[in-house]
Amino acid sequence: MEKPATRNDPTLPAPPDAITYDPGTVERKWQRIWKDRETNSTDLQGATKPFYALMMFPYPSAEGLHVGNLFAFTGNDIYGRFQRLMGHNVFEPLGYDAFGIHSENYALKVGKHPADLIPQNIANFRRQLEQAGLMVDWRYTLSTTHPDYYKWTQWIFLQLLNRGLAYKKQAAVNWCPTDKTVLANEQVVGGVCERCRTPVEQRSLEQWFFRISDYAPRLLANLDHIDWSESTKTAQRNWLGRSDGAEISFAATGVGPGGAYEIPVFTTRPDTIFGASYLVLAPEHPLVDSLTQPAERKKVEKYRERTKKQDIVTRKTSTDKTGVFTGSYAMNPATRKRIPIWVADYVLMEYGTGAIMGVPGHDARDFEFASEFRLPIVRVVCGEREDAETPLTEAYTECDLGTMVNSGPLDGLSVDDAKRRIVEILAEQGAAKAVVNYRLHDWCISRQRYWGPPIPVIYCDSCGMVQVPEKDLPVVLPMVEDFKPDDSGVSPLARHEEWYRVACPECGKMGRRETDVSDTFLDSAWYFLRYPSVGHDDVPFEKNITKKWLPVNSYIGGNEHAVLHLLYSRFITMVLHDAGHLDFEEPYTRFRAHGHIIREGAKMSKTQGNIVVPDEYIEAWGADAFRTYLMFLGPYEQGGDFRDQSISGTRRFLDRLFASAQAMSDDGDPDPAVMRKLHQTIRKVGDDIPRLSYNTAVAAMMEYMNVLRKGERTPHHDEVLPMITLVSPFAPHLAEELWEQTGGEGSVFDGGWPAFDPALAAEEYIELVVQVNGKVRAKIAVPPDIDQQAAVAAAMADATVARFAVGAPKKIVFVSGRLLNIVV
RNA sequence: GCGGAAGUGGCGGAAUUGGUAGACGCGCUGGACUUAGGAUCCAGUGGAGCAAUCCGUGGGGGUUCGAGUCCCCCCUUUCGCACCA
Repeated sequence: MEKPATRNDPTLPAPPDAITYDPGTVERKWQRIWKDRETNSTDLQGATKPFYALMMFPYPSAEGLHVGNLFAFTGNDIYGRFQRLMGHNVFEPLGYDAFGIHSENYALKVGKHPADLIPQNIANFRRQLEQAGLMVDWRYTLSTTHPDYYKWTQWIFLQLLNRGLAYKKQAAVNWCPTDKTVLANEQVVGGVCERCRTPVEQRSLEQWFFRISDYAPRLLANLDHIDWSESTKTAQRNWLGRSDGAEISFAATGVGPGGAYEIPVFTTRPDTIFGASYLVLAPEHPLVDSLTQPAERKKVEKYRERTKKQDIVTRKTSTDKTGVFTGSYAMNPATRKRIPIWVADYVLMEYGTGAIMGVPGHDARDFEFASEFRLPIVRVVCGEREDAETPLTEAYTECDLGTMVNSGPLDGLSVDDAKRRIVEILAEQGAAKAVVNYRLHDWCISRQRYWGPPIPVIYCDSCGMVQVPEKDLPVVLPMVEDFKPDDSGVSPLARHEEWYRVACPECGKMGRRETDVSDTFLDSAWYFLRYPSVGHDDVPFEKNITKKWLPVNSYIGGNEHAVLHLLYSRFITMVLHDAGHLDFEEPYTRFRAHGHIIREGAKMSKTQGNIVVPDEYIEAWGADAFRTYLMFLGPYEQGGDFRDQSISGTRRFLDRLFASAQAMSDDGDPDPAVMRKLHQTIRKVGDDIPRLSYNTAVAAMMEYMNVLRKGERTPHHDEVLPMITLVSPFAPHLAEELWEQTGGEGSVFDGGWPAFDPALAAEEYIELVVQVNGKVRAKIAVPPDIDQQAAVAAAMADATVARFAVGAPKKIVFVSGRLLNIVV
């Protein structure tokens, strides 16, 4: 494999010496002018055609802006600038997602305070972002760490609390022993902490949760009518994990007083109930004690202890089946037979009812379990090639062609019919009902860390848990030097009595603040609501402004947020809608996921030393060439491969445009052939940008420049001027410079998109492809509206065609304006 | 294992609905200009063949006048999810 170039590699292409313009000078000039003239400021109140172009805000890392950030922002900026040229009032804000473990860990590592580091990082980011030439309205920037912002993050928490959507419970949580904090399920990847790769442990702590699972049906249903990337919708659907099935009650005899229990189980295959030969409870199931016979008690207790200690990695990744028999039995309501009740850790308490019916014949996991413990395996479904007696060597899980057997009243039915029928039958006895389950768990939002918004509640000995009144918000995160997390399971804030000791807002007695802070994902779940209302310090989002600017028209971001941020922000928006604060319930009308950039075929990483540092490329080639190259190197929604050598091509393209603008004259008339290509290009670029096909838009402009420069001729004004606007979303500085040079008023971005004239774009002659028996034999120049008869005549005049098309044609296929196929 | 996306020249990638495969760019080859060229400009560039022509979009079948595109089987890469009943 080719050795990836390092950033200090001497083979890094040097900028051309014989440049025709100096991007450094031009870009600095226009960045200054944009600031002076407030070119990028949007009149939020007065806008008549508002268009909100949102990009995912970055975490301001100490390393500075990553090329991935710039790829994302540039893609959004081009879209925003294009919408402005189409006559919209475009609002393109950008802020910083600066709270969270990432910042805090970095601060701990370098021995500084995050409150000191973040402003430095933000200043550096701002410098880099301005260099990149983004059309950002910096008057409306925000940082999630600013009390003016997180005051409202806390307010949102209270809205959920008021609506019963925030609750506290003792929970087995994912605990990262390195970061010393609780992680959301989403932050545990393959059993390890997504941040530091440490295996995650199970711990039982008091945690705050949001009832996002209550919203699962709506979160799922709405996906059908929002304009989002399909890949993102699919990821959300999978994450929500809807399962249609049934809850079936099994009557059991246990050991307690009375001794009779009902064990509800969830299954998506109620049709297989005649094959249910045992029940399994999760080790944490509340009925385990009551169902364990004295003789088995010791064994069961031991097993439960073991699974309790077991870390999530082992529990969730091991496929070895373990379990113990409780000594008790339940009755299968379909077969009326007695079946044993087991406890096993392959059944999870969090999903369904925490209990299952074991159908080893038709579930791979149950098959393994039954094989291990010699439980009966019964066939109740057979495919086309089996019958009721065919032995099972593995679980038969196919449904499509299955027919029921050994199933009493269900025999002969298809799987789907049997599913419905058995639920009807059992429902009559009150033993079953159809239910829908979701994989989505409630959102654990508390963090035992320092660098986040304190959760705004106070605990009082007399009044219990009391909300911090709205007038007392924000609960300001105190500036403390000692913020290192420890192993105690409580936040570092719990070590600062001077902060957490506070009078109860209800009774005035001394109480204690909640010392946990909230998840960073809560900060980012509503930031888009805040941007247009920055400056309105008395409300989270001002009513009229919000009505005018939201929901977001276009949101572009990474698909790594397909299930975290994008789901949480939808949830928070729905809650605020239900609480009457918003009149829409989906935050982003359109969302597109961009791809990711790799470098010379390999993932960029610090250890490999193949990180693309934007500053270096902007310095060497100019922001315009860099932007254009990023958009050209691959399809935007797929990402692409950054090749150092290739950037020279886009730079050459811009130089040539500059040179043509210097050379052009208004003598005589424009060349009709060039004008034809120009108008085809206007149409192509205008079609490509809205669908984010930036690479082909750039290619089309390059093609046009090749046509324009063909031959020794002086380009005409009319051939060059529209090109300045076409390129402007990609290369805004150069476009402004040329716009000014060629007598344009104000900003090129207020000059409108060039008008497309179909008459000028129409071809005088087209190249008709002539095939004989489906093979291309000639290409002939004909008028575009030629009819079949004339086309055949013209084709037969071609020597090659005549040579192959001998005899009477069997069939003629004529696609007007495109192709003629003579079949002989 | 389940789900998504994708396999096209030396390389990154084009090819809105089945209709010229390889646009555009990099690289490479030759030339011009030049003290010089890693600048700029011009020409060429999928493979084989002197040519006519033939072969070519991961592999194998199929549908069609015509398949990179549609259908079936297989292989590979990649990204999610993963004991979710």
